[in-house]
Amino acid sequence: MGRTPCCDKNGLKKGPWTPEEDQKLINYIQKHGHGSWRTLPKNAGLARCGKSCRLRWTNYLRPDIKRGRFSFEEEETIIQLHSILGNKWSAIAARLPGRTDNEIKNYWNTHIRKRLLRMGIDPVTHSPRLDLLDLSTLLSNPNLFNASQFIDISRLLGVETPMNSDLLRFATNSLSSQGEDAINSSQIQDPFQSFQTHQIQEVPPCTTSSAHFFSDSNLMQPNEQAYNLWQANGMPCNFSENLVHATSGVGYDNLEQSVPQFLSDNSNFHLSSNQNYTTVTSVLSTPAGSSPTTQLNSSSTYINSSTEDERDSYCSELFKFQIPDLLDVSEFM
DNA sequence: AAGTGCTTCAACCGCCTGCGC
DNA sequence: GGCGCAGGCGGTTGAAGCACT
Repeated sequence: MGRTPCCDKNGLKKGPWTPEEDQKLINYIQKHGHGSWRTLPKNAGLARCGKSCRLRWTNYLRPDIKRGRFSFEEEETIIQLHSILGNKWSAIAARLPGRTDNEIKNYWNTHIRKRLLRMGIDPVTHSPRLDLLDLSTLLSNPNLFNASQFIDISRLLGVETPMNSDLLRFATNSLSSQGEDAINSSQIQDPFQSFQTHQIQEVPPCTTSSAHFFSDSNLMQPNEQAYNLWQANGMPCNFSENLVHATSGVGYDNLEQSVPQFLSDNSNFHLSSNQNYTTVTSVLSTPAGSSPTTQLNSSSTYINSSTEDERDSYCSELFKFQIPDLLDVSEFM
């Protein structure tokens, strides 16, 4: 049996607050503090329930509330925090001085969410959803396709990460454009520049999803410290647990066979919650001098590299992107 | 000018959690 | 441990304003 609403009593007013009611509430709290919200309305001479008073105060009348349009930095922060925290609006609001959870929630639902959808980014998972992508947006803004691929890199690596700050900048710049012209690339640092020389073939959407990254263990080195920090914070980072150590002595054919074998043998293989997108992804070593790597099992992202150096360079870049700008998430855990 | 549809956001609702008894 | 209360949270609603025809 549900509890009786606190304001479910005759004579208690609902609906929009009048300036007189606001003034009564402000005067009372400035004089006495809010104390018990349940007893406050009576003491303040208001025909409202305590909940309504608390909401009005915390969301509107509080003196430290910031009004007006959200800044670029605030939008960036909201997107980044949302990618970690989801719809924990109060936790997000705690990182944005002067903004209330209600305001952030409204702003997300009315602005950011819609624009992410137009960009083909799932606002829940922060991963690309090509089925959501508005074609006209894509055509007027070709960089967005690269953006989708870039976000996918994190997904493909099997990590539910916040987006890289460059991407966030890219995304929020797009958001700020209000759907007008294509992004002016001269104003935005292109986070995909390092990928431009490599070929990445997009994988058609599929019904199941998972993502993993295989490479030489030494490619872990550049970000080991960051990786350890992520592990310490309890963030998902599954790729290392399932890493295939493909040494340079392993031949192309052997590698090709080892991946499906590994996948079928490993019951702990990561399955992300991301529906309708890429399945298994692998980036495998190619011994020096061998043919270009088009090494992967079915429904994978194909990455070609003609030399070992090129492949290692590419993989190193992937790992750089795998660890996003670190954010202290421990306080939310 | 009137009608219609869309967007925004303040406010409400119901559920959950923590705490005291 | 069970109960009731208060506060807090996230989802949802609906009135007001705006844009378009």
